[in-house]
Amino acid sequence: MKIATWNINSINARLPALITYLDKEAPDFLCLQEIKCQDENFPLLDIKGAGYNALFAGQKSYNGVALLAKEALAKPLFSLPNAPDGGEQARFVSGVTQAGIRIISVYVPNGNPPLKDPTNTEKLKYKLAWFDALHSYLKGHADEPFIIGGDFNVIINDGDVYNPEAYRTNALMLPEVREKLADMVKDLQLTNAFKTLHPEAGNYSFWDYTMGAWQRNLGMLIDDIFLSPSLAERLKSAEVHKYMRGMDKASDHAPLMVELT
DNA sequence: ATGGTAGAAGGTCTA
Repeated sequence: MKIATWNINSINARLPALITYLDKEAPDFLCLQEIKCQDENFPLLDIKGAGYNALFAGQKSYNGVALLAKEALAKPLFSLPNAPDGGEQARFVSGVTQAGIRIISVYVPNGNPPLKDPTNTEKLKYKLAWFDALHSYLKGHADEPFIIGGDFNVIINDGDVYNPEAYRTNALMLPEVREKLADMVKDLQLTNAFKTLHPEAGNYSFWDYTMGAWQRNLGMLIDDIFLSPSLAERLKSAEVHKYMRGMDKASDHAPLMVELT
C-alpha cells in the first residue's frame, strides 16, 4: 500500500504533472495541499479519468486540500473540528479506507508574520491553536489506525534545513512550534515514516522558488507522513520524489511517498 | 533592507 503527500501549489497549474505522477507512481492514496482552487474549479473529471476518487476542501486563492484514492473513501470530513477559525481556511480533509484506516491530508498554517508587520504574531498564534485542534482531533481517534500526511510547516530537526541558524526565529522552527508537533507525536506515539527510515541530515522536500534554491540544494524537510501505533510495524519504505521538483513548471515541494506492507 | 519566483486574483497577498 502506497501513500504519498504533495504540496502541489495549485492543482490546476500542476494538472499535467499530477496526472503523470499518478500514472507513474500509482499511489493508493495521495494527500494534496495548496490546491488553490474553489470546489467548482477542482479538476475532478481529469482525476477520475486517471482512475482516482477525490475528497477535497477548496478555497479561493489560498490553501485548499484534497485526498485522492483509488478506492471510494467513507466518512468524509472536510474541516478540522474545533479549528481556531471555525474551519474557514481549507487545511484539512479526511476519509476512511475500506480496510478501516483513516487517511488525513493537512496543510498546517505557516505562521510567519506578514512582511509589513514583523511584530504581528497573530499567524503564529493561529498556527499553535491549529496544532492544538489537530492534536485533540487525533486524540479522539487514537483507538483507530490512521495515517496523516501533509505540509506540517515544521522543520523538526536542525539537520532538516540547509542553514538552521538562518531559520532560528522563523515560525517553521521556533521552539514552541516544534514542541507542539513533538508533544503530539509523543502523546499519540506516532511514527514519522520518512525520518524513521532516513534519519540522516540533508533530506529535503521543499526548495524555495527564489535564490536558485533548487539548483543550490537550499532545501528543507517540512512535508511528513505519520503513522498511528498499530501501523508502525508495517512501514516498508519511504522516499522523496525529488525528480518532481526538477521538472519544468514544478511545485516548490516534491512529493513524499511511503509504502506499507 | 529588500530581493529573488510563483500562483490566483484582478491590480496584492501568501508562501
